[in-house]
Amino acid sequence: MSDDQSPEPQIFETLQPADLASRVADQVLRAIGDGRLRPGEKVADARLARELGTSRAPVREGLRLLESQGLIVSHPRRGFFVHAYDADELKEVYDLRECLELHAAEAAVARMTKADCARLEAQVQKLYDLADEGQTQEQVVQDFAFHRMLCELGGNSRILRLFDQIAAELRAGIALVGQLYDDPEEIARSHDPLIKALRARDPARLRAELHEHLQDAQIHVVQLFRTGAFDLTNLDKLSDDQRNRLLR
Amino acid sequence: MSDDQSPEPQIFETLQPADLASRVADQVLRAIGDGRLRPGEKVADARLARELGTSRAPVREGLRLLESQGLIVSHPRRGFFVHAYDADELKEVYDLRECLELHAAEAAVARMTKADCARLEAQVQKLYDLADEGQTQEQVVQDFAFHRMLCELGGNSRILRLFDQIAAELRAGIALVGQLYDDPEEIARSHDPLIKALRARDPARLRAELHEHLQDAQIHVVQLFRTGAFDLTNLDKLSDDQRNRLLR
DNA sequence: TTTGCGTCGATTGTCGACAGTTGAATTAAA
DNA sequence: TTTAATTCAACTGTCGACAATCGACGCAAA
Repeated sequence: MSDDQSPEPQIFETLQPADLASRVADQVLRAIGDGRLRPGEKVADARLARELGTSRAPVREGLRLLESQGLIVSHPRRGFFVHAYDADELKEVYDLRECLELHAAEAAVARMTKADCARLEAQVQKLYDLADEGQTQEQVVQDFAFHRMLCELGGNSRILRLFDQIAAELRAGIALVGQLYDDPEEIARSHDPLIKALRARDPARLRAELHEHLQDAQIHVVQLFRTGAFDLTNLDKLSDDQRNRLLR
Repeated sequence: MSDDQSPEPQIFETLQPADLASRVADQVLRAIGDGRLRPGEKVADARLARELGTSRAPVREGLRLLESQGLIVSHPRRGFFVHAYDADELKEVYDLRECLELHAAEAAVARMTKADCARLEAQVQKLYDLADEGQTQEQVVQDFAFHRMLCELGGNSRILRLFDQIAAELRAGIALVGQLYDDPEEIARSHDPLIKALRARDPARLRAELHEHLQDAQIHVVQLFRTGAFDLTNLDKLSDDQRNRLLR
């Protein structure tokens, strides 16, 4: 029994023999994330296969991967579609996100090192800098990154994965309206109470502050959504060429 | 604009034009749930297709559906496998479950009606009855059902769906060792504090009690797992009747 | 006995094909 | 002008096929 020796250090990373299916999923994810594919839009596997230069089988498998994540919906005999939220659903997703993030953050307080805390502070500083520079689009990205760090420090990889999934879903809508936030500096500032609670290593306080922080975001976004900024489902309100770009 | 009248009552359920892929996913899910497919076991799509009498395409699509839920793992060029937990991962899943359930339960306290509360109490009574009758297997099922009711009353369908997914994952291991619990009545009894907190409609108290309740379960299960009761990959180590009870 | 190298059957990833549907355009009827 | 049939191209779900790959086996060399 000489096989539980030292866990020999890895020299090379295991290289990823990525199959087409997951690469397709990746592409579609990206397309949804940056708005090339809009909520509710049809994703014809045949067409996608043509564009990607593959056969339909791996495309369909890739879409199935996204389907059980909720990003893609399939109506049998009708095809695949980018999932389109209504306001209630959006609220549920935000609620879920909050649930996960509060839990992770609480754990993070207990686990993080001084260095971790400093990284979080630096990230918030970045939000201020981007606000100064007027880079609102990038600020949204870095805002997400801050919250992702929190989840990561929580130490539950499963929760982190879910957060990433949700982030991808929300990005589909949010990134598009990055410029709709009126006051980027206010965004940055709203992270200060979180930092304070983190510094104090006070889980209950962090929980409370984060709850408020996320609640604000949810209300803001859901409200925007309700005003129709997001509502891509009733296309009649759009101009013709807008509609045409949306549907195929 | 006469089209937002009363939301005409549905008479027939929309019948499901189930495609093969999702039916395959269903079958595999069930097979994992009741132990016909064991953690770590290979799921060859060709073989599965042969058994189900279909071609490989829908089988592979179905497996992809389960893959992003974490139930199935695919190693490119090597095939699909039923995901096998190690103890750490199991702990993460339990942690996630707790996170979701605490959140849902808190919301449930605020939303539930008297009747809902009564249903929950009845469900716990069922646990007592099953303990008396020695129906430990069924007790595990009804135990899950109780916790699912909580999640359902929370009102977030997204969270409920996640709970169901996790339940399916855990059932793969847990249901099998139902009879390994030493004291079924103790199981039933452990739900009493929850009922009390629910009756009192005290979210904080419910949260605390539920936390403890789930923590106990987690510790119990993870411990069992560590002793090897779950490690179905090396069944050889178990006695014959243990094995038989496990694999039905 | 261990280590390394072909061989070979089984399995995987991907492809192209085909029948059955769908939804949009088109035509005919009211 | 509205409503109902008809037509048709495009797409979907599923299938069988094929080359590439894997891993188990056996055999030879150390």
